[in-house]
Amino acid sequence: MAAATIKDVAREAKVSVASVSRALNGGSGVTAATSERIRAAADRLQYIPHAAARMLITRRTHTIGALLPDLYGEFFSELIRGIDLAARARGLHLLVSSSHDGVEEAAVAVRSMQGRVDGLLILSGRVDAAFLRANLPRELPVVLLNSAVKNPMYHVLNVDNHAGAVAMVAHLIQAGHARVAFIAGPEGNFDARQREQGYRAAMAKHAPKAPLNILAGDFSEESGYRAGRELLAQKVRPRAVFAANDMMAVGCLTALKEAGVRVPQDIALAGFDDIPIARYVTPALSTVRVRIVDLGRVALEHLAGLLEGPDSSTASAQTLGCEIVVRESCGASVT
Amino acid sequence: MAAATIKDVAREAKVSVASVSRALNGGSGVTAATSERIRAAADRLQYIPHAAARMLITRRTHTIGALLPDLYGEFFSELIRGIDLAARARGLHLLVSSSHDGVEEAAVAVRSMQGRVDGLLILSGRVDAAFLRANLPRELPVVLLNSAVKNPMYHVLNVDNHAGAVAMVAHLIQAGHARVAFIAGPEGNFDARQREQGYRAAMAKHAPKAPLNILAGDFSEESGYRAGRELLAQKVRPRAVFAANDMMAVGCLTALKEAGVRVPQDIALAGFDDIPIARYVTPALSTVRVRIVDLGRVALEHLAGLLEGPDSSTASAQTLGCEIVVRESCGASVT
DNA sequence: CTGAAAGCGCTTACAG
DNA sequence: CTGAAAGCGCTTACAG
Repeated sequence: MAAATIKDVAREAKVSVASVSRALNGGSGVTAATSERIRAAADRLQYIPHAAARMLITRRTHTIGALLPDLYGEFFSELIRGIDLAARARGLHLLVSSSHDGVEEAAVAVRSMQGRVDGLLILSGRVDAAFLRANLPRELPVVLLNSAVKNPMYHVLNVDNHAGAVAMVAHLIQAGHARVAFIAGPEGNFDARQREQGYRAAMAKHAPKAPLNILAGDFSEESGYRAGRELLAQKVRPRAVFAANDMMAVGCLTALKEAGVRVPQDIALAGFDDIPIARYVTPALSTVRVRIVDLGRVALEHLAGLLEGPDSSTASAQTLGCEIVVRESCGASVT
Repeated sequence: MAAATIKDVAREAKVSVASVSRALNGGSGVTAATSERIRAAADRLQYIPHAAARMLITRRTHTIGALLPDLYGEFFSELIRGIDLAARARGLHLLVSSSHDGVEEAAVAVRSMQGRVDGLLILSGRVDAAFLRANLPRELPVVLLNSAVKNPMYHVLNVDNHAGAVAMVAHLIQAGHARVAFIAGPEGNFDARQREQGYRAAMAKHAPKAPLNILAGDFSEESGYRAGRELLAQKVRPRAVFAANDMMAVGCLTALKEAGVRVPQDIALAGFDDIPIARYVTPALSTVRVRIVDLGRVALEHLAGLLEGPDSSTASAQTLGCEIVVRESCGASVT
């Protein structure tokens, strides 16, 4: 037997479909008795309102879409977890489209979500204001994560990479390692750029006389290894190395160990992200932790707010703090 | 201006809405010229068919739902990636609901997906045949992942934990370590049970005289550490330890190292899963790798097949192989 | 090939 | 409080 519709419930409860609708939504405008009868009938028939019909008439899907790039394992799952938990708490469904690298792919994905979602969460280095204008109706609420977009038209939620980097570099310097080298991330990467700026700012402030020492990297373990080799070849070796992410720090660590350089005695080392591996390498890696679950949660909550009241017409740019995690690799006391 | 509807396109192209519909879907039953005119009009108006209206009339959502428990980082992201890629390739959307632990939570999630999805992918230790019967219409195609459900009513796709465990234990024994101990996973866990059975089978076959040596564990690093301590206290120590997952192997490794036991010289060690950490501990951990992306991909493809042809009324039970990854911790030559 | 019309299952003014 | 009716945007027999 096919699924019960509102008509079946109406017949069963001997009322009109209008009353069924009213009783089952909110319940105002129906006597308690009628409402009770209707509910009973609905239960008996195992009635579940047809989602599509409801979307069509109410223009609400109760679904939010998440557009994500091809992401690193832990980051991805934590982010989704945060979004998912917050969405569930608000009765929203989550439509996911991940592993997008090209801009064209992202455009297709975004367009195909049209009409299926009430709002969009977008994390993508490729998505800028022009992209949004071209591919999305202006009315659709959007929250951008970790985005360089500065246009006040759009809501943005960023991780405070800058402050995290500043804090870590300051920590290294205060531990007595003035000559801090930095292993940079990929060219155009937004996070990478902010972390580098944090390094520069902290050096300027806390060790103005020490030379800047920036090595190229691309977030891969191998590029960290190469940077480590380069460091070893420098006439004056740094006292500490801060890598723009953990994987590069791990690669660098391998290079240092191979060369017999002791970490942290000879060179202190720190990364960024606090991936699970960080605590399992020897020595355990100091790093900057981003509460990714919170990033997802806050982003969803912001978006949900936009769905409720479109009044907040003026877009906001929020920032989420990060914290330093001190382990053995930077020579300070272990936590 | 509000989004264009099929009516707007019809007016613009000076045809009926029926023709617009035909031209835009498949295009049969319209002359090439008309079709062209309609397409042009649709483009001009940036027409995107309303998803909900289409779902309502076609009874197809082109969306599949994924119900997942609270999962370990890497596993979760790889699984979603596999599902997502395969879904996109087939033009299907992906509705995700994760982080469910309780059975009641899962029931709510599954019911709320009703009418929003054409089929369901379910990974959950808690979901059995009774659950499905109670919470899902019989017509809804479902594929169960890593499930103990044996009911021929349901389609199941499992990782071949048994074969993986057998292969690893056989490898350890053939490397000369007849006395292999096993650190078990949580009581009711399906994967854990199969891995244990694999250990038992391989021991019976390849080292029938060696004693079985099974220690309790719960998949946590700490339980692996405890098991390691227990092993060290045994009068006759094993020559090799096979942990039911990598995290326990890592915990066990810590215990062995603390006690000055050399791995692999004194005791060889192996895990299961090939989590990223496995290759970063010292010595690098031998393990059994599951191609999780494939698990997701195959599951989605199976489900998609069910959506096309409901003819395959007889449910299938597929199995996905895994492979041994030999690293330093088991004393064989390094790969 | 093309169009008028019915209908998918719901919600919501509008009367009573 | 309750019901009859219109309408959300689409697809699909049914005629022509």
